[in-house]
Amino acid sequence: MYRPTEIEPKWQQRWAEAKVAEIDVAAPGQKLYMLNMFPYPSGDLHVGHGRNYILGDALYRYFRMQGRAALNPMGWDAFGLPAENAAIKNRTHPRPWTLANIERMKKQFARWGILYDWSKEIASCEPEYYKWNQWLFLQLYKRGLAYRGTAPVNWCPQDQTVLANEQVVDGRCERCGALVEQRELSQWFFRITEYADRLDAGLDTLEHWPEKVKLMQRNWIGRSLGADVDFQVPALGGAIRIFTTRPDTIYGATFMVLAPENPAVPALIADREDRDEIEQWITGVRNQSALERQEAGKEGRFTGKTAINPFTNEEIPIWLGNFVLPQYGTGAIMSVPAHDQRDFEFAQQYGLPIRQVIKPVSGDPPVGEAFTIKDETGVAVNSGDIDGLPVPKAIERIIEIIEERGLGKGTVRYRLRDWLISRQRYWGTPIPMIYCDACGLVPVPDDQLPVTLPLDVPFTGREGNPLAKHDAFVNVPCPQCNAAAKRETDTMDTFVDSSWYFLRFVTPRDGEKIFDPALVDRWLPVDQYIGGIEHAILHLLYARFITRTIHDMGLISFEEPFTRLFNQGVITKEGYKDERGAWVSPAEVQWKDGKPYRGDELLTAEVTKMSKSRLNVVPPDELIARYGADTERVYTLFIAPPEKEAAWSDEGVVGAYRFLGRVWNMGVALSGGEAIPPDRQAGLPDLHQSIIRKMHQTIDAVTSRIERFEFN
RNA sequence: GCGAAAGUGGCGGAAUUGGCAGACGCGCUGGACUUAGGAUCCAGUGGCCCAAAGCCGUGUGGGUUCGAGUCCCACCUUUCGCACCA
Repeated sequence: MYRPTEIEPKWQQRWAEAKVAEIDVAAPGQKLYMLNMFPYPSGDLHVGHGRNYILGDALYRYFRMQGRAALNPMGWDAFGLPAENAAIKNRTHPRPWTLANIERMKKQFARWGILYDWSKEIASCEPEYYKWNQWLFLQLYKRGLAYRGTAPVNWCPQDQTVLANEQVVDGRCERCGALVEQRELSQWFFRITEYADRLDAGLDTLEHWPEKVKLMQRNWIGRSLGADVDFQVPALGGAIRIFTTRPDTIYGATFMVLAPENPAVPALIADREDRDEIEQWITGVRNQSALERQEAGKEGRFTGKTAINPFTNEEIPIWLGNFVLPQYGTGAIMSVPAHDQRDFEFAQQYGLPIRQVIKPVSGDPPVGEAFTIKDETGVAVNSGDIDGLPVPKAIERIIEIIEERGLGKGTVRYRLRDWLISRQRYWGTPIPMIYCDACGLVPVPDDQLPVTLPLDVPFTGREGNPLAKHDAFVNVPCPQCNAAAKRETDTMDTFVDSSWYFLRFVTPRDGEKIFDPALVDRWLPVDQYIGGIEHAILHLLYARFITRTIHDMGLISFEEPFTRLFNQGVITKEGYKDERGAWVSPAEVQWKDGKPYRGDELLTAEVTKMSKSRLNVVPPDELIARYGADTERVYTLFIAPPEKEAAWSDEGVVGAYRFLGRVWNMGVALSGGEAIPPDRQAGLPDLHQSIIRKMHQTIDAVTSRIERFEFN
């Protein structure tokens, strides 16, 4: 009889006592580094989380069976908002809540039978770890890659903090769903835009990354080739510079549009009679969220001024438009309404001229709308020197002319913006800077690191960062002049913590330096990284960026941290929503006529990602107590191809248990054991020979298949 | 709107290079064992047909091929990503 609940604890205990997964990184041998994305210690893990770790463990054990020792560490992404919110709710402190969760989750990993090298464990909330966040920040500051700047930033009114662009989804806070506001604030940034070209080019070297992730990063970086062109503005006695990806259409530029935020605007409208009205309109647009701004449709105001199109020499009107983004390009565009949908809508709205300058090679252009042709199927018309050239050639030629005539130059622009890393929250790494009235911004000297997060802080949930009210933390002498000064009270985005942790795992206890460069160069890059697709942009882009900055400090020789990336699919399960759209616990659901009800209220069933908030999680504990961890592991590996989404089924779990029971019985039978009743044992020896031969053949076939198609 | 991926039994899903469609598991049906079992074992299970023979069958419609789930064209549906980025 197969009794996993007796077998498994015995072996799990032996693995733990023998520390089977611990390795000496200094010992000679072939290196292999496997890594699962380290989790946020939120408390209980469910079977959906389990897939990530079970897949990683299956691969790790596969390598072990081939005799390859792998570095396979685990740690905790332990700073962050949920701990702080839990502390406010429970009137406690984020630290004990976090540490208790870590203990709980470690036990769950052990019970899953997952082997990690716990001697390498790190937790980002410990000073011995976040000290190096601060050191890294100061290194970036010295190199001009960390800076304090004023910019329109995303403010989440619910979480009372600013957010990175990457953390805003559909105009809402990625975490809490509140509508994000634009605020002009002075904040700390990392200059990731400095690395935009290298981050984009590096994607081509990542042969073993999913195409989907590379594409998402490429779109996020948003590399565009085009040209900067100066348009003279007589009223200003100077020029306004525009950026365009289609300089070949410049003969069709019949007006110019500036973002309301463009710095040239005040001078342009200074003498206007309707200046007050325009300024009011500008203020209105600026106060809108990105979402509201877009939903408002195309709106604009005429400045009353004109610019000279340098190719047609016509005077074209300069407008302000709510659809021109201040942060992209130069915050000014030349409008070609014949060939750009947005420009076309604007021209229609305000009765501005439309001039066709591209002709399809075959067929007629559509009437009553803009049409865009980017390839050889279009040729330039009404375009002077470039008439008759196919579009790609026309772009090349017109850039040459622009440069010859000193009107501007061919340029590359990126959509990517600098990474906003300050957060007005407590449970994070303190930013190691000091404000001195005399000396200005002063970095904390390296020998005073870490700037320790004070623990004697009350959590009331009232407005503001509790750190700012902690006098002993805030009031410090200036490291340069010793006068009374104040500490920065912002903390770092937790994505800073996770942007280099994979380097720390090699030498996690080093108190002298961030890591041992020789050993890191030997073990990194990570050979196999496993985690969810939700980090396709955020974590993976930041990690690639920070790795490059550390490379440029001369500490490591590689630029890409993860050679091979795998995104496991999510586990889904049915969840139930009431009429207001709130999730209902399955315990409250009653079934009538095959439909889910809560009392008389009809509920809607929906198969969605397994998560605590949707109340559709399956905790592993009970399942393991009944069927064993191997049952969950086999079922999880068997449910669907690992990269695909998979629906959890409680019946399917029983099937995996039966399957393992049959394997067990076969093993016992082959060893002449007790699983076969005595009255059926006649003739067994002969049967054994044929079964054993057949099994060896089958095992060989299955093993080679698994190696070739499943693991490799 | 732009980009990407995917549509195969009652269900999850196999089918590696164009070569027996539906592996394996769940569920279901029948049987064995005999009531300690959400147990175990055996057989069956795409549809039409009492059965056999046969015919039909991988979202829809065309095409290439001796041969198509797989390749080509058009369309439909779903999911995901980006979204005023000039």
